[in-house]
Amino acid sequence: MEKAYSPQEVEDRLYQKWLNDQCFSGKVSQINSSYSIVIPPPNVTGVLTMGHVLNNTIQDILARRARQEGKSVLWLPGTDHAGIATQTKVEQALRKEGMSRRDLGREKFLEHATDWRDKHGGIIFKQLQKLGCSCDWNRNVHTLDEDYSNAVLEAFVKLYERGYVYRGKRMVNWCPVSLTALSDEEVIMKPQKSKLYKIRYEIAQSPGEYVHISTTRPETIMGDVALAIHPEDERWPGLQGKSVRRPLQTEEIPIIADLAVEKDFGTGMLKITPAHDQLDFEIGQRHDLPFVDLFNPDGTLNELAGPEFKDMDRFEAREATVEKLRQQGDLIEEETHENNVGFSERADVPIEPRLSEQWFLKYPRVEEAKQAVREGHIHFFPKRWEKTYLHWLENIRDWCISRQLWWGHRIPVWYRKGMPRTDSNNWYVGTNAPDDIDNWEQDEDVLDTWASSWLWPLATLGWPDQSAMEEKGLDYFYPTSALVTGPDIIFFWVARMIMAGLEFRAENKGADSLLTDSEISERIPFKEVYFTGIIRDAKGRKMSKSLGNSPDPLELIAKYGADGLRHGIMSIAPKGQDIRFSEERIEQGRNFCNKLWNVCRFRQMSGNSGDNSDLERIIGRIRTELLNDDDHSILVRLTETLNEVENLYQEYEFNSVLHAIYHFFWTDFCDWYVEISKPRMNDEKSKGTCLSIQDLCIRQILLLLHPFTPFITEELWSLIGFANGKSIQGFSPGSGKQFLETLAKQGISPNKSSLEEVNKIRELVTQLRALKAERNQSNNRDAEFFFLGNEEDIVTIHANENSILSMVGAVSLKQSDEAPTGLPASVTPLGTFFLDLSAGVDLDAERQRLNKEIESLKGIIRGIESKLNNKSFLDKAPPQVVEGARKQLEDNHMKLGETQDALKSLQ
RNA sequence: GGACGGCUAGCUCAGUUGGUUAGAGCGACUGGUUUACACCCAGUAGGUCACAGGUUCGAGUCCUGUGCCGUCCA
Repeated sequence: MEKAYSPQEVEDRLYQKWLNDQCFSGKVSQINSSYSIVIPPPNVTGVLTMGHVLNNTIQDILARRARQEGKSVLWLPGTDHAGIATQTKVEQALRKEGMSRRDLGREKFLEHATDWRDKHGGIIFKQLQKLGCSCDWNRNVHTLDEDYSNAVLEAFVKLYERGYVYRGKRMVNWCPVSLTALSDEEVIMKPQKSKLYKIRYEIAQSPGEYVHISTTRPETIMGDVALAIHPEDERWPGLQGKSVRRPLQTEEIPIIADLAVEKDFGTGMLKITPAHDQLDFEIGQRHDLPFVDLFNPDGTLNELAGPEFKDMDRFEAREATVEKLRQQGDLIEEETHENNVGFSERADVPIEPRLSEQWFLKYPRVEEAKQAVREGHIHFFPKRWEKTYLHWLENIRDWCISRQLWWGHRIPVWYRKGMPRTDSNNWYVGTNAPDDIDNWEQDEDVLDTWASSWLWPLATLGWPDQSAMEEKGLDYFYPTSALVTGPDIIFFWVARMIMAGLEFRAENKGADSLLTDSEISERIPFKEVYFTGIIRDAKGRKMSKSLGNSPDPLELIAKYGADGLRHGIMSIAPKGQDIRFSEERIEQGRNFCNKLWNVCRFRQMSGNSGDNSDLERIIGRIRTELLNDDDHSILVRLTETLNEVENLYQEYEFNSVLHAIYHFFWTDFCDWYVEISKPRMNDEKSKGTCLSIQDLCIRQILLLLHPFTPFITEELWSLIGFANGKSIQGFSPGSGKQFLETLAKQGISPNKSSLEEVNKIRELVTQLRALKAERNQSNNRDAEFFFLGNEEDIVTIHANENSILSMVGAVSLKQSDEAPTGLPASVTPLGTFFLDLSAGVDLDAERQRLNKEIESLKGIIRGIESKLNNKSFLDKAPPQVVEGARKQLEDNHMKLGETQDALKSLQ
C-alpha cells in the first residue's frame, strides 16, 4: 500500500466496476423489502452545485445503507426540462446569431432547443457519478421523454374531466421579460425603496377644487377609471357620486366607495386602475368599471397611454408622468416609501399584474394532503416544516398552470377554428388531437414545469401505463421511502407531489368524497421527507453564480477526492440547519480518509493473522482466555457505536452518525487500541488475538463508513481481505445487539467494567504525559515515576504496566510507601504519581500549579456541600441524585487530600 | 404585520426527559521523525451559554419579555 491514499485512480476504477456489476439496478424482489428514492430532478442543462452535493450525498447514504441492510434499493435519477430557464438560454443563444424564436417559428425553435438540450444536457449525471451516487442509471428519466409527456397530458385531461382545470381571464403575475404568466410561487416579494406620490385630481362639478390621492405607480394614471374612498370615511362628505378629471389623458372619471380601500394609507383616497392591480381589478368588477390596459406584454406603454408616453418602458414612463404632473402643478408631494414589490423569480424584474386568459388548476385532495402530514402518514424531518406546509395548504389559491412558452408540454386543448375560445363548447380536450384536425387549432401555451414534475414519483415508475407500471415495479417501489430536498421547494414540489399522488395513484374517487386513512397511506408518494439546509459561504451568504462564491464541486473532488468531499460536507450538515461551507472541512474529510488508509496500511504491515472472510471467522480466531481489559473495552465501545449509529439513522441525524463513527475510529481505535497493540505485537502469544480484534474493528468501521465514503471503504475492504471477491455493498455492520449475539456464539461477552478500568488508565496516561510535557520531558522515553496508591490501584497498574509505560513513554512505575519529596506530582484516578526528575525542579512553579488545583477542588467541594446542606435539596431531589452528590463529595475530598499531600512533599 | 429558525471557546457546531466542574473539531500556543499516518502525534490555554425577568432544591436546557441575524408568508 502507498504511504498516502490517492483517491483519483481508485474512485474512477471502482465506479466503473460497480456499473459493470450492475450494483445499482433497482429490481423487484419477491424476498426482500423495497427501498426507493426518486431524485429531485435537476435542470437538464444544469451543472453540479454544492447544494446538489449535499442533497445527493444524503440520498446516496440512505440508498447505500439500505442496500447494506439487504433491501432491494432503487434510486431513480432524472432531469426536468426547466421551461423558462432553458428557453431563456436558447433564446439568448439565438439572439447572438441575430435570430428570435418568432423568426424561426415554433417547430424550428423546438428543434433548436432540443439540440441545445442534447448538447449541454446530461453533464450533471457525469458529475453525480464522480460523486459516487448509486443511481440506477438505466432508469434515467427526463420530463420531456415521450412516456413522461404522455403522463403529464393524461393528468391534465383527467383533472379537466374531474373539474379541477378551468380556463379564465384573470389577473395573473406577468413577467415582462420572459413574456409569460407565472404562478404565485414564482413571485418573490422584495422590500423596495420607492416613492409615494400625492397627486391632485380636479373635481369636475366644482372646478378649482381638488382631491388628493396617493399612489406608487403614477405611470398607470392614464388607465384610471375611478377614484375610490372608504364608504365610512367621513373626511369627504358628499363626494360620492361626483367625478374628477384625470390629470393625464384627461377624462372625467367617477368617485366611488368601496370597503377595500384602506382609510389610513396615504390620503385615504385611491386611484382605480383595474387592468394593473389585483385589488383595483376586484373593485372594478364590483363596480362594473371598464378595463384600460396601458401596457404591451414587454412592459412598454401602448397607444392608450397617449402619444406622449407610447412605447416608453414602464419605469421610464414613471419618471415622465411625474415630470408632466409636476409641470401641470398636479404633483403635490413625493415621499420615500418602503413597499413590497413582486419580482419574477427567473428574470428578477418586477412582475406586472396583468389581465389575461390562462389555464388554472384548483388543487385536488387538499384536505387529505393536510391529513397525510398531520396524522403522520408522511413524516417531515425536521418536523417544524410541517407547520409551513400546513399553513400554505390552509391558504391555498388556484394555480396558474399555463405558460406563454414553447419549451414544455403543450397544453392538450384544441379550439374550433374561427369560433370564440371563451365558449367551452368550442374546446377539445384530450391526450390525442381531434380526428378532424384541420378544423381545430391547438392552444399555443405550455404547462408550468412544476405541473409536470409534481407527477415525478408516479410517472418515473410508469404511471399511467399499466404495462410500464408493472415493468418498472410501481406497486413494489411506491410509495417511495424517502424524499431528500430543500425546504425552498416545499410548496413548488413537495406539497404538489403529495396532492398528485393522492389524486392519481389509484382509481378516481370523485372530488366530493374524502379518501380514507388507508387510501391516503397507499397513495402518498413518499413516507418520509428530509429537508436539507442551504449551503452558504463562510460569510453566511447564499451561494450564487453572480456572487461567484460557490466552489466547483468537481475541483474539490479533484483536490480532495469524492470521499473527502462527501465526508467533509456531511460533517458540517446538522439536521435542517443552514450550512456554512468552508474548504477546510473538505480538507478534514480528505485527512480522515488518509488516516483510515494508514491504519489499514499499518494493519497490513503487522502481518497476516488469519481468515478475514467473514465476521464469524474473525471472531473464531480470538482466544477468549487471552482477552484483556483493552480488548473488552474496545468491543464495548464498538457495540455502543453500532447502536448509536442505528438510532441516529432513524432520526436522519447524519452528522451525528458520522461523529459517532469518527469518535470510535479515531479516539478509541487509532489513538488507544492500535497504540496499545504495539507492545503486544512483541508477545507471540497475544499477538494473534490482538490482531483479530483489530481486524474485527476495522471491518465494522469500514462497513459503518461505507455509506459516507463508498470508494475508500470498498478499496480497503478488498485490500484487507474482507471481500473474498464480494463488494462491501452487500454487507451490513448490523446493530449492537446483533453484534453481541454473534460474539456470544463464540463465547465472548464484552465486559462493561473493563471500559471503566481502561478509561481510568487513559486518564492516568494523559496526566503522566502532561506531567512530562510541562517539564519539557515529553521527548524523554526513559522517564521514571513513583506512585502512591491503594491495593486495588496497584493491581490495576501492574496488570497494565506495559501499556502504560509504552503510552506514556516511560521505563518504570515504582510503587512507593510515602510521598517522595521535591518532585512534581499529579493526582490521578489510580493514585498520586510523581515524576522522577534528575534535573532540578522549579519548586515555585510546582507549588503554584498544585495550589491552583487545590483551589479548584475546594470550589467544587463548596458547591457540593452547599447543595447537601440544603434541606430542600435533600427532601426534593431524587435519592440517586443525592447519593451521586455524596459520592462526588467523597471523591473530591479524597483527591483534595492527595493533592495537599503532594504539595507537602514539595515543602 | 404573522410564523419559523439561530444566538454556547477566536471559528464551525454538539449539548437527549432540567441533575457533577458546559463538550468536540478546527484555529492559537508549546513540544515532537517513537512499530501506519506531519493529510500525523502529545500537551496547554481559551466560555457571564445574546440580554432581562420568572418557575425550581437545582436552568445552557422549561416559561415570559427584549435585542440582533436569517428564512418563509402576507
